[in-house]
Amino acid sequence: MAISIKDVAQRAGVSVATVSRVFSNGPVSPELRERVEKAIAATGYRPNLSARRLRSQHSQTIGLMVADIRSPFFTALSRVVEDEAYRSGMRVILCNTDESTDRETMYLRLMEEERVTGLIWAPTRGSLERLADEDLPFPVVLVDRGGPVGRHDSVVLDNHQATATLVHHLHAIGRSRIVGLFGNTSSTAIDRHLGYLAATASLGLSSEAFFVAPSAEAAEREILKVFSRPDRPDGVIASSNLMLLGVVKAMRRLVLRTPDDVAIAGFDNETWSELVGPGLTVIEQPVGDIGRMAMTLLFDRLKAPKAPARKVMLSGRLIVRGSTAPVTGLVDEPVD
Amino acid sequence: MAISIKDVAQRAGVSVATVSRVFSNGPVSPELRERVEKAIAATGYRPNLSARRLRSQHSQTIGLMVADIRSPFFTALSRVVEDEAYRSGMRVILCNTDESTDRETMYLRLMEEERVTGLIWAPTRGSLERLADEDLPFPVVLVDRGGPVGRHDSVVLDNHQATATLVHHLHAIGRSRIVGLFGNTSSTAIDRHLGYLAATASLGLSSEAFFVAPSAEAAEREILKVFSRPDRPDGVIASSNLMLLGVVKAMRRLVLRTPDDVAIAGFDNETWSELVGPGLTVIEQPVGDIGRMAMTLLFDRLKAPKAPARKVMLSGRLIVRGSTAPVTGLVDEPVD
DNA sequence: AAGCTTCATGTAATCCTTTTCAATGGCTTT
DNA sequence: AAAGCCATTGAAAAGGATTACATGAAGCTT
Repeated sequence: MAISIKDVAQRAGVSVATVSRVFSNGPVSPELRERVEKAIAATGYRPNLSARRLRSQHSQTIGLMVADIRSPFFTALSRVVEDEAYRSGMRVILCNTDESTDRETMYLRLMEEERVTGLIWAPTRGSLERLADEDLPFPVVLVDRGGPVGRHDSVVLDNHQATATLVHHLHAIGRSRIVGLFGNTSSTAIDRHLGYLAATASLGLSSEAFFVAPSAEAAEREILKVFSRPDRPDGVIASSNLMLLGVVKAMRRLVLRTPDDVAIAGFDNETWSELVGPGLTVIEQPVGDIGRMAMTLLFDRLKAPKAPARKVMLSGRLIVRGSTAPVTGLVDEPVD
Repeated sequence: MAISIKDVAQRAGVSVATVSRVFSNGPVSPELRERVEKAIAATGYRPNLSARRLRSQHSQTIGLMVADIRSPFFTALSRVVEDEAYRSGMRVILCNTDESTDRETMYLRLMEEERVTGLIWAPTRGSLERLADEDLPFPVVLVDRGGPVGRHDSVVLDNHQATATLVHHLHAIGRSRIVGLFGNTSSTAIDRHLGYLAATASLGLSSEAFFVAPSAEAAEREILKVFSRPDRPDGVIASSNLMLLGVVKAMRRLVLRTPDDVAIAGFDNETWSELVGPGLTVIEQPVGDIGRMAMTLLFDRLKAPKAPARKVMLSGRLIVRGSTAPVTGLVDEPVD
């Protein structure tokens, strides 16, 4: 049997209430406080968090539900969320949904059973639709994938704007046949597609969009197919980091040069982005800000459960590198 | 007030014990079981995990403590561990220690308070030493960083062997001045250093090792310094993924060609490893196997707490790419 | 000096389950 | 038909903390 608060109380010659108050910085005389602290040190007592949570009805736990922690954006996000959470004395439960609504449903049930204080969630498109009507027994902040401002708070990149920026950039370096490659599971992809359409239209460019599973392999396969046609594009925009890698692989397979034959650009800046090929042009997402803002929205929501839902959009930053350098006959060095 | 097991019992016209038995597949007549299940569905009841844990004394929780989830090896590891855990009805608490022993100590205390079933841990060197004497109130499986087989189970790469493989490979393509770059916080780096020393010695090669913080920036700085000397190495082995990236960056800065001027190789295979420069030669760690083995060791330990500690070593796989292609005057295509 | 407030402390109820133990009722056995 | 057994079921204890409420002492006011 482990040491409980009773043992500490007995040893210090006080009631359990006093021991509890020492932990919660309640009113305790310096003398008793010291006796209790000695007893804690002597016994090696550690409070039982399950008991504490049960009685206090505060789980001090937040859920984080993403498609796959291995996706760089989510990796970075989880790190920020955990830092912020631990800083305010909360724990994080991480769930990988693999873009499956079934798993999302299962994990939502788990979140309920854990009585989480709140949930930070990048939902699939399917769940996002259902969320519009349904209420959950805990506050939710959507990240990365927001949809229209509904009943839940959300914080997302300005995807429309960001994608338009990429299109304009490719246009500025002289590309006119720019295709877009988008994921088929997230609302993010939809927003980026719309931005792509708007920008190509406003520039009077042709547009052609492809939707595939959000993986390097699927992207590579699709691009190989697209580029096997006679009328080759001269620019590609990929809607995620992994898909961008797929595009690069396809270019290698096709022995096409970047940026001379095809300029390519995408999303998310990573340590290795400047080292792949001639350096990859990307929109950098402010992951740190996104994560912190999500936590802020969540805490605000806890304070004011009835306040209207907020949708926060953050802007991305274009980082131009060799993969979209103007063609000069010479492969440029990467640019920061 | 949320719905509790009492409400369900009342609605189904049974005792709370019966409801509990329905959840734990205890002996309940089909008739009552159905009534209870109807009541559960009607009320939307979800068991309270804190209460369950408190009473049953099983937290069904395992801790995972790593330096930084953003480090690719740990990202992959965490994904495997979580999958395995959820599969057997457990949940995971993830902690980032940032290589700080203070944070490790803090999180260890948290693990105690959570009454974790077990801990999977990549400890810093400092903690590893302390672990040799100290016991913890829950079983621990060390991953990635094991030290000598002590009182705790561990599963690690055969780092000695793996590094020797890299040295022999560089030697085979004609390199003789091979320097090693190692992290200064983990035992892994020590093992790799020893493998490096043994291999260079057995081949009659000179050896020179550098120890830096395990980051791309520190690695880049150190390499710039090393290569500013007159007698330039012709091969570099980096002890981690991030450090390998630092080496690549340094090469770019120095305008040295890979592999013509300097051959480079390192650890961990990632999606982008084949796309950086001419493709990076690496030792691929069997992350999946490592994670699953860690879980197996943990579950075995729970069944047999007194059994002697086990140290499992898994072998890495050499993946040769352009960064160590034999010099032919031509930059090779990446090879799988 | 009586009465009131304030503060530290203890007692006991409470949070929600699981689990032990006793009771019930239907069968089988002799 | 009495005894014994098995399978279900319910009542109540237990798990370890927090917290509402009661208590008592000390300090202050008038």
